[in-house]
Amino acid sequence: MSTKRPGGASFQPEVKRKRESDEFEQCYVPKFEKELPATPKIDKTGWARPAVDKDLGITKSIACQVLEVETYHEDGSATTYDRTNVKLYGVTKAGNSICVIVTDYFPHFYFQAPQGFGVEHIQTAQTAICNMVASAKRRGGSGQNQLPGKVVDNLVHIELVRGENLYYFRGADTKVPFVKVTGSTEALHKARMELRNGINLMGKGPVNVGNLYESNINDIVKFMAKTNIVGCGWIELPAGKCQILSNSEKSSRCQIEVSVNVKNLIVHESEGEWADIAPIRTLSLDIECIGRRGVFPEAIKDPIIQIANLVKIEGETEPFVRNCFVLGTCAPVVGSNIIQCVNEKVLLEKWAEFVREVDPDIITGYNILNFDLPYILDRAKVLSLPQVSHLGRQKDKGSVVRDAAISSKQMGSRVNKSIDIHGRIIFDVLQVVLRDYKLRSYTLNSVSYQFLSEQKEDVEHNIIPDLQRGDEQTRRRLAQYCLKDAYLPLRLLDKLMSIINYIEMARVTGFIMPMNLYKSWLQILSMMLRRCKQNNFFLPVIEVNSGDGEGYEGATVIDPIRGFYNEPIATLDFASLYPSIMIAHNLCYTTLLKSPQGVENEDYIRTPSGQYFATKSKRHGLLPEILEDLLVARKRAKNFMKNEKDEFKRMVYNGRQLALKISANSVYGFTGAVVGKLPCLEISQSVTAFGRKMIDMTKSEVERIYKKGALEGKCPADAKVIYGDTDSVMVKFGVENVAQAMEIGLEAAKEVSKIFTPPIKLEFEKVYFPYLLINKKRYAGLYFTKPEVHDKMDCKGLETVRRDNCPLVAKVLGVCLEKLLIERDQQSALDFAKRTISDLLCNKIDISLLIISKELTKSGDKYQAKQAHVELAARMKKRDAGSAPRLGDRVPYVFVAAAKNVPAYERAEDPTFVLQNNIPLDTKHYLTNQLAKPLARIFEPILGDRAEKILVEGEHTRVRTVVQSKVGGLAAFTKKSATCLGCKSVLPKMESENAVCKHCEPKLPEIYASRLVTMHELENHFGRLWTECQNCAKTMQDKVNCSARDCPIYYMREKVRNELSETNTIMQRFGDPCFAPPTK
DNA sequence: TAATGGTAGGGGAGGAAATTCCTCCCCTAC
DNA sequence: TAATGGTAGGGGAGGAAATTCCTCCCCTAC
Repeated sequence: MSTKRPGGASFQPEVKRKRESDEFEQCYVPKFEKELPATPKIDKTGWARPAVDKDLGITKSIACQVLEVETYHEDGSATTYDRTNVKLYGVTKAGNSICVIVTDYFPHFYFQAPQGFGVEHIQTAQTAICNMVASAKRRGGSGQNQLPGKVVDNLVHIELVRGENLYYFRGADTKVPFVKVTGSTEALHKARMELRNGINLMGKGPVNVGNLYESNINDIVKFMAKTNIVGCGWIELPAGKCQILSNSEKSSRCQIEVSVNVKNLIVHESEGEWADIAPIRTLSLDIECIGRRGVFPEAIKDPIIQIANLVKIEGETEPFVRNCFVLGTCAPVVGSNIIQCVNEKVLLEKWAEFVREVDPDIITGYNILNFDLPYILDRAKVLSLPQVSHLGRQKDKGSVVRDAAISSKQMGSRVNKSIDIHGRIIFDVLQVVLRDYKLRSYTLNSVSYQFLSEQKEDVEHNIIPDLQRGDEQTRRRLAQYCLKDAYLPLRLLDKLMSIINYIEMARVTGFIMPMNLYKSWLQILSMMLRRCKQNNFFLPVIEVNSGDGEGYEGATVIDPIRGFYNEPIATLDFASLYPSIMIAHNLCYTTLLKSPQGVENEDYIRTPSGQYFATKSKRHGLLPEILEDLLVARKRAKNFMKNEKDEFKRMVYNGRQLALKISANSVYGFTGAVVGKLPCLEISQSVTAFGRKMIDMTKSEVERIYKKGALEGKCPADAKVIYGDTDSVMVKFGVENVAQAMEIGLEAAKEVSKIFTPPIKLEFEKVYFPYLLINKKRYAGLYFTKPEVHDKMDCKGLETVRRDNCPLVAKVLGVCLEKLLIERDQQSALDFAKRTISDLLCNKIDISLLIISKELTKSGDKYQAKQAHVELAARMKKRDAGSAPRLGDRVPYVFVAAAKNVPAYERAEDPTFVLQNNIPLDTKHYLTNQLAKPLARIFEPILGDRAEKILVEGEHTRVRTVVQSKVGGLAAFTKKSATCLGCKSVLPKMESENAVCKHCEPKLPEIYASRLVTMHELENHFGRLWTECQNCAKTMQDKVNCSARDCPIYYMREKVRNELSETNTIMQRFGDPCFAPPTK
């Protein structure tokens, strides 16, 4: 390693020097007034949407797919009253954008009619509530001290309806009178507050109306359930029954704006013709900004220099608009339209005009939600360009950025931005990937590699200023990166089928494509509400009693009989366990009994956890109905999948059936969520209790029936359940081959299913052979679904599938398992493990394999215990706050060498920083703390207790390259003296410039030659890596600027570059031949 | 406060607590 | 500065080191 680098102290001043030059760099953005005109030339081909058919709405009905829904308040006047209106944004079949204003819809809530309340009291009650709300409104003091009488009289309306509280069964038909209160959202909110104090409903003094129903449900969900509109579904406005607004009347920028009475809306089921998808326009964008050196760009100071845009129509393969707005001159890019702008103001204004003209339905990109869009809007504010924030379809409303802290147990915590671009959906690919896939890294580069097997050139923000200040060619390169960064998100959406999958999900659950992907519970609520509407059940407002709530008991995990099974192990599973329990036992809010009434098993059942539910003959529960529908839909999707020949479409159906399964499973989660809208622990407890009982029964039943000699002697030994978790049991039948295991497995599934209530069904799914059972929730095995050949190697819970270790561990473990399970060669597995350990100790393992990453799950001060990734994130924040990991990000780190007893959290370091400063890694730590235990665990069933010893202390660990930290400790004070390149003896001070000592002088040519060979090898290696990177970046002439943190080649390239420059300094000690140092 | 599927469970790291080991010192036997 | 018998060995005190136990944290299985 380097002998020239004096160590830690040296790079500190360097950083400081950079900071001092900030002032200069910040000011220096080249000007282009001489080269470019004030208004850029723009080719607008293809921007506009198709022209609108003039007959629409007059003689032809208008059909459109609803993509976005928003509600807004409209103040009343002397002639009209307050209302909450709804706007639907969508696209017609012809590809026209449309805004539908739905009139005469009013949100509502209910309360149970008090004793003696009848039709005759409606007028009194209405007046009472209206007055109450009116005075609350006046108190609110929004300048509305004088409310027109028309407004006051119509603040709320009241009617009597019959219905029932969703919770509890009180008899077969117990619909009772409820008071339905409708009005604007604002009025309802005030009414709700006032009703708490009681009200003079019947003219006989204040009455307490008790619990309110549905007053806490999202307006949009309520509206859609009421009108039966589903997200991304089609609606039709009959000709003559809607009113087309002229351009001057329009409030929106949509091509068509139409107002329609809620009664005249026709809603279509998403089937047949109406299962289609309209020509939706998707805009993908990416911006580049010029930053100061070493600091992440900040919108307050650093200008935007480029915005790349691609526009695509859903269903088509290639974008029809590709352009890039650039600041300054820029050489043309083939296939793309470069728009050269004289300054940033022009760039932003022209870009905003472009967005309004292209009128996209969906805006996508990578991390646009938290970076690109807020940056643009912030810049617009800094430069005072109000027009730039008008990106949405509302003429009078600009877009505003807000911070939205979100947290859920499922997704973790995160601080996101929230942006309203009225009428357009922000569909950030990063958010989609974060939600749907568990990855080690979520950089665009790593995600593209994962799904598209394609890398991109990752330009560090440090290099951008140089490119911008160069000439039109360097700016062209920048434009190319920028375009690529806008293109990849589109490709990802295509590949992952995200848009189509989300559309399907919206159609299944009824809720619009979730703007906020975290709120998946709204989808279940939407399904519930719809079903309740049909049956006149009302959802009560549940008070959330936070915190101290006790949990409930979950599923059983059978104690595993650990070991390596070199025989087939059959697996029996319950299909959709929790949903089928709810269906089978009719578990629902509406069937829950407070106390048992009638005859057990006929009128009610008692669940193993001691709750009572009415039987199906008394009332069919809503949850079971919803679940049955979902399961039927899933079966259908699975059938499509089976019959589909096209590999890709099969994946879509697979995705759909998985989505349906997830929906079905989350119904159970919904009932167990105490901080939710509709918690019902009685249901969730009963479900898990049934589950526990069933898995116990399955275990004993299998072991009882399949004794030695059963099935006409087909069973060679007593069956033994060796493990099981929640809904599955692993059975050892003692048979010899997979086919036999399958035969008995199938038979057993059929036989044991008989003891359960349909649709609960035990299924035979797969055979593991061999099977390595390490612990609860941790096992591996070869997965057979057909007798001949295995489908795959299945690993559960092992380090190979976990993201909190380094890739080296996953890789070595994976290979060893393959050798053990597939090749069944223990020796070769052991040899491989030893070889890797030896490589690791000799420092031959690439740093990219040693990067560990963990998620920052809470904000820094909330951590009680010290954690490596948390401490590192704090340190990185001090270096450059802009690029440091934030809440919810994964923090990558490596362990660097340090003195003994330094805790791990002080040794964790940013891999890029390590590479740039050439800090040695602590390979021993990787061996003892990362590799040793996992390897020992898989070898232990085979080698016994000595496994760990063999691995960690064997002969292969003798040779190691000892590296010393050059950063801290004593190393800063020691000076390494030069050694002879031949015999490594220390050279006397005066000879330290020489290559060799006096002894070796005769051998000088020989030594020189061998060094030269090493150097050539390094040069060749570097050359190959360089070419690789050029291929990836698709530039043959230019310098590679890539610094992709997830790309192994980048790390290799940097490492070789370092080695090369070291070798080079050594070569210089030989004297005459001089090599130019490699350029960085 | 406000927010918003569930519980079970392995395993690593940090740190407190309990335990073991080592050294020093005092005292007594002889 | 002035000074005075020795060695072997038990056992307590103090403190370092190793070990155990508990909690926090992350991530996964279902």
